[in-house]
Amino acid sequence: MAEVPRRNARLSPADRRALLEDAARACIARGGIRGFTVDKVAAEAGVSRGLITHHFGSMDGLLVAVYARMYREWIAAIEAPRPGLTRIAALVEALVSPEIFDHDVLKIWLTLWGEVATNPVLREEHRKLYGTYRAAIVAALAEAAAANGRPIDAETVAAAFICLVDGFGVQRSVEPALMTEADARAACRTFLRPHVGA
Amino acid sequence: MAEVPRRNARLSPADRRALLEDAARACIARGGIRGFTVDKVAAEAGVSRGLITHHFGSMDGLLVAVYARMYREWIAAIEAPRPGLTRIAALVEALVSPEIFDHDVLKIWLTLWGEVATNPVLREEHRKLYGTYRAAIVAALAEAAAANGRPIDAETVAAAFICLVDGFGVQRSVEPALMTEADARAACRTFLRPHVGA
DNA sequence: GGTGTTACTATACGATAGTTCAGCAAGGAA
DNA sequence: TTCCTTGCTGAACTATCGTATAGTAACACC
Repeated sequence: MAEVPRRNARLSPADRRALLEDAARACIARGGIRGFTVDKVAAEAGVSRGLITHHFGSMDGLLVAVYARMYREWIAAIEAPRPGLTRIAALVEALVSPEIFDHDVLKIWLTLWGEVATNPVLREEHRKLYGTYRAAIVAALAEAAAANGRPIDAETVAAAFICLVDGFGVQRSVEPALMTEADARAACRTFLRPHVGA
Repeated sequence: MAEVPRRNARLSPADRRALLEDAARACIARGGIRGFTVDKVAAEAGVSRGLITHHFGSMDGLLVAVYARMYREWIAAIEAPRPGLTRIAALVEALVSPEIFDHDVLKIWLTLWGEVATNPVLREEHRKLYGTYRAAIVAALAEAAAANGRPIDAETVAAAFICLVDGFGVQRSVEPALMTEADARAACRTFLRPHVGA
């Protein structure tokens, strides 16, 4: 009954990288940045410790990859067209969708932002991606305001709106029951109404 | 020229604890939660490693003490009366004051919230303190609305307002230049006007 | 001025961190 | 089948983690 340590099948680099990124996300969701260690991630992924360095060069490399992929998924979600909804309404729905407004996703997001404030490599990656995110929101706001004939400073409104949405994430990361999807949706609409009309 | 390792003078437990808490804050501001280690904090405070355990029992104990003190300072700041300002105006000024709207303070805050989402000991402490913070904001909002004869759901408005303010902190932690004191003040006022009047 | 309390130092300890690297083996190419 | 590339393993390595604890010395008290 000797347990034969069945070796992992060989995967393409892209597949293995995605698998390791998923494992890293699970570890961060479970234990924050202190849960992001070589041992934990390798165990979660079911691979040997050396494989992380092999694919990402270092743990920092993996962290950057996780951050970049999450951000890209985020932007894809808020830019996805939703039939029957205006662009601004679609934006709000995306932000409270199960894909984004998920407890684990937001915990990871909070953890990574904490690292961005400290880790120069991650901050550089952040700078590149944040502009895209912000631009998408500015565009949606400008379009909605124009449709309702309201002149607004879309940049300024977007900055405040992003803060509001970030705050949802912080609250929900810590105490999910106090910030439900319905709460967030209502708060978004109440915030936006004076600026871009009903 | 033998360097005599001059021993530290004895301090009262209260003084020494405060000194260690300050050192911990400096370390967290510099390196996030990964900067919060026995060696770094002891070196920053200029004391031996053992002293942390002696005064706080464990590193977790020190972290909770840091969190609790920051929260209490925070609440004291927003509850401090400011002559010539209404209570709600004083609240906004407190939130953008150098005492609270400081880059390092907000970096520490962001880091600690990330830990609260993960660390049960810290979360318990958070639960006790967050209620006080929220209540102070609800009271200020209700007072302002009543003064202007506007019926509002102060709880709901406070929840959204807290999110907005949290978002300022997140943004400023990561990119201080994109969220100045003036930006935050203006965003607060724009947010509050529809609810509690000019 | 002796005595007791305790703030404080310093070292030891086992656990765990991230990285390196020699070697194994899977699977496509010839 | 044989060879070769390379995905992958696993142990070794040094550094650093948090905690425990024995020993030292400063200060209050009688």
